[in-house]
Amino acid sequence: MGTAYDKYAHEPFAVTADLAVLTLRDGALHVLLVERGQEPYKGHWALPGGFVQPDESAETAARRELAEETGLSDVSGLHLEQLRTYSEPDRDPRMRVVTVAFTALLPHPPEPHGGSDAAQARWVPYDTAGPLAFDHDRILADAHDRVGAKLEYTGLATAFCPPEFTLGELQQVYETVWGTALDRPNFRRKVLATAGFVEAVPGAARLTGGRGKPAALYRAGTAATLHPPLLRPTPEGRPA
Amino acid sequence: MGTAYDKYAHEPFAVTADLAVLTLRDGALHVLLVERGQEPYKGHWALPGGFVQPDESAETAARRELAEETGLSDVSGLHLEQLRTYSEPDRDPRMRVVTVAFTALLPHPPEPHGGSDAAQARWVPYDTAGPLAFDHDRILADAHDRVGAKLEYTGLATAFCPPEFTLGELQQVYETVWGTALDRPNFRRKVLATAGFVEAVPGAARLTGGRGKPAALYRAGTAATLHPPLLRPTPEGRPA
DNA sequence: GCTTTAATAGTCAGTACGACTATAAAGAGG
DNA sequence: CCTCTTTATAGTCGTACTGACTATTAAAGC
Repeated sequence: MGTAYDKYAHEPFAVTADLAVLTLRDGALHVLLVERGQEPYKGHWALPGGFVQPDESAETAARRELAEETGLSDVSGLHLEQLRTYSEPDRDPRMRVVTVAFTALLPHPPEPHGGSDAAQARWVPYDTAGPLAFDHDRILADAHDRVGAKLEYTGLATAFCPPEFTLGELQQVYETVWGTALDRPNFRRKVLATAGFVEAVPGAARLTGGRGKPAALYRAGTAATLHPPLLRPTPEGRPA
Repeated sequence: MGTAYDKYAHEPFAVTADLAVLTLRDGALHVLLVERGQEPYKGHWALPGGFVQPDESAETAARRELAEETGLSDVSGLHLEQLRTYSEPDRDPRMRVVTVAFTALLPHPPEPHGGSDAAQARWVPYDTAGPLAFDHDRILADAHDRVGAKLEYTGLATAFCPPEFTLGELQQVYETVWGTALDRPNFRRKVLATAGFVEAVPGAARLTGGRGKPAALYRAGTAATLHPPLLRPTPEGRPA
């Protein structure tokens, strides 16, 4: 709104909130998809989402959708972040729909459930997720890019982990999202050297159950950004 | 759009594109503001922007607005980037308006101009820019945060510079946006050590005119991200 | 010419990093 | 119960990067 704000008439738009809900299952990145029950794209898979209601912000609508689609009772602690808005005039064949896309990160994926509607919802490995309805392939790819980038300079990786986790689990998050293997001792050293990234759980609590030496437990730290950042190994045309 | 997409009726929204147009003038960060000519917030300053038209994406509308508001004939090479979308139900007292906010960076600020409408447009120092109409204070602050953060790990700073620039000018960008002084030899060393950030202009071209030793000229490089990044000195609770 | 100003070169010690090697503590299988 | 396998954790070493400096160069302004 500015000068032109008052100049042109405005056309009504429909506004939706779409979600790229990501999680780790069996060491692979998965995304929550729903099967569309109606035209257009009937029978195709799509990102969950829905219309923003008159009394809601897009964020509120996204959190409501997240609760509905995952079937989780408490969705308040989950990481939900606005990704970007997609507004190409022809992105929905029916009418003018602008969608505000969000990225949500889940620690434990709830089992596939019926969903709140007739359409079924399902966890799908990220690599086999396309092609999706509308421009959802692009939204999903953007979400993946964003998450991968934010792992470098924020503590976002802990959003994929339960409240208490081992450094091995944290490393798995990086390896899975980036698709690269990391050296374990070096990863450990960098994480512990970064102030505010993780903090040790006071009692000498240790997670056992698996094989090998039990690992120490950590909690997410309070730092918003990582200093120094945890850069991925040679992302693009990096020298050496 | 997903399951709930077809479940609820949708309410019509108005969609606008608002712009935080930033530039450097006299070593200070400035933002382009317009004075509102009508209610609500008549007489208040606001970010330029306007309704997205039926055949436009938000990006297209933003670029159109940018051309209109700055009066620049060629706005195609300028940096324009989606910031985020603001959709609180009560953010506009008249009706339900969702705005897609953009950040634009200008090298040479064009002089204040009449603007395309009755309202006047003006460059205002960032520090004295508030309070603005609607939620524009928040949008502007978010834009500043985003630009400051992106200076660290992208070559965005060159968007504030003319096609050919000196390292001194580039350093000014960092110092102005971050509000901190940087050591000149160290800045120079880091910039030149970062592959793809800047490239020297072939001919031993040098910019003179000011005082002191003439500086070598550089052009923006091709790297999308900076490796290693150019971190700001002690941004928050950084150890040491 | 001498001073001022800004660009550029170089130094040095502390830190971070990648690539390894080594040790410790658990479970699995005989 | 002993050994192998698995995973966590500790430590080493040489290179690269960083921040804090000092030094030199080349122009403009008295």
